[in-house]
Amino acid sequence: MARRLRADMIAETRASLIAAAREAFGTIGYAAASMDELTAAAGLTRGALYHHFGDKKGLFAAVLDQIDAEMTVRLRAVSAKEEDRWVGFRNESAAYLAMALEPEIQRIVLRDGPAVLGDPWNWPIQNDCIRMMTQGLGELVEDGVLAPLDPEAVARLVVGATQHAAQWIAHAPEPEAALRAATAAFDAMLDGLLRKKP
Amino acid sequence: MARRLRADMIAETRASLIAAAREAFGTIGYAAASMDELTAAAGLTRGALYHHFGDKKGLFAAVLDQIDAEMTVRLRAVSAKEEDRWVGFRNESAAYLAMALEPEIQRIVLRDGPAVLGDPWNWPIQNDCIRMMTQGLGELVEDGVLAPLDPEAVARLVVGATQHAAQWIAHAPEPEAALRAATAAFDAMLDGLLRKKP
DNA sequence: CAATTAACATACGGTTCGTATGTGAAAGGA
DNA sequence: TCCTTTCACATACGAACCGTATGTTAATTG
Repeated sequence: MARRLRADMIAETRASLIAAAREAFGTIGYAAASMDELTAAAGLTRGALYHHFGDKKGLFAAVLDQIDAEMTVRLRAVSAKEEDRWVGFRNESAAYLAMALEPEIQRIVLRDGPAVLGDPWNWPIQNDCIRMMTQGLGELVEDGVLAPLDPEAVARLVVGATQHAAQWIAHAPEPEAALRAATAAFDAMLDGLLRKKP
Repeated sequence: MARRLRADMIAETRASLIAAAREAFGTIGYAAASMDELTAAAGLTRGALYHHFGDKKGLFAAVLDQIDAEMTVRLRAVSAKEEDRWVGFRNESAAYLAMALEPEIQRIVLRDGPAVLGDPWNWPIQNDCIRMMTQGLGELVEDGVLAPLDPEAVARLVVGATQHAAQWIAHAPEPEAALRAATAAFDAMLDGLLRKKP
């Protein structure tokens, strides 16, 4: 019992720090976030931070890990709901685009992430999403729905196009119009992947 | 005469600072680059830096501006060489991919740029390339080669896919195989943009 | 030739990060 | 129950870096 309490306290402090960091990183950004203010907002000091996460980048990685896990869950829910794999893939891409429009994800995952943690293209994190998409694409290729292309290459291109388009949309003078235009163009590009062109 | 000499000296110091900064930013990155070491490497002090560029971000912006201008020139050379607009666009995209594979461009333009300067999607810089591509795509739509899509949306998607794929390729275990796979998938996606599917 | 401007150097303060050390409470055995 | 050990976290300290404020020297202008 007491053992559980001890472990719970630790988990709670970790969660508090991650929550405070997520708030700060998601709003003012990584560079402008002060560790003193961060920890004070969580009712702690920098000692707890360096004990649990090693350094500022370690805390950032923990935040990014949490966000990525949430994204994976959300994407999985979208693709699991659909029977047709091709439709499921399209829904998944649309969901990815919608998530990439969220300010917190833009700032932490898309903008600061690569600069702070280095090449995100070999993190275990961030690859959850891509691995899932790659797997789905591989099945579509095997089923003959898609042309015989490398699934991971397609996934990378789709994710890149989606991320970039999302940031354009978010900062466009008329976001709704930009979203419609991007979606139309995106659908056209996806059609190019099909084995039999409609 | 003396007036020319004076102006030349100023231009030379600016160029020295930009060159030293470009070297540092392109290798160790923006965050790890010390202004003291930067300016010392150029045979100057931080005083010159803050006089000419205001702050660290100002210097970074100057470096990025220089790189972007070079990229624009290189892209223009590629697209001007080709008569057929659709082929020209494909060559342009391939050239963009090739440039995005260069370490200096990856680090400064793709990785640190957005984190330091904020949303690059409204810089005058970086939009030189996109505006050029948008213009070419608009002509292709008018000519009926492409489906009636928003040219800028297509450009954003293409650039995003290219940038992301380039970073994947650069860090893949077998870059050459990844490049082939990405190129094949990219070509397929571009085919989806055509009015009459082949 | 004198006065002014401006390009750069020097000096300083404030902030922030990471580490090294200290402390108090929980965990586990006798 | 009590003592010892461990560890989660706080406190204290040093170093680096950025930006500004001030000084200096050389070129420009009337």
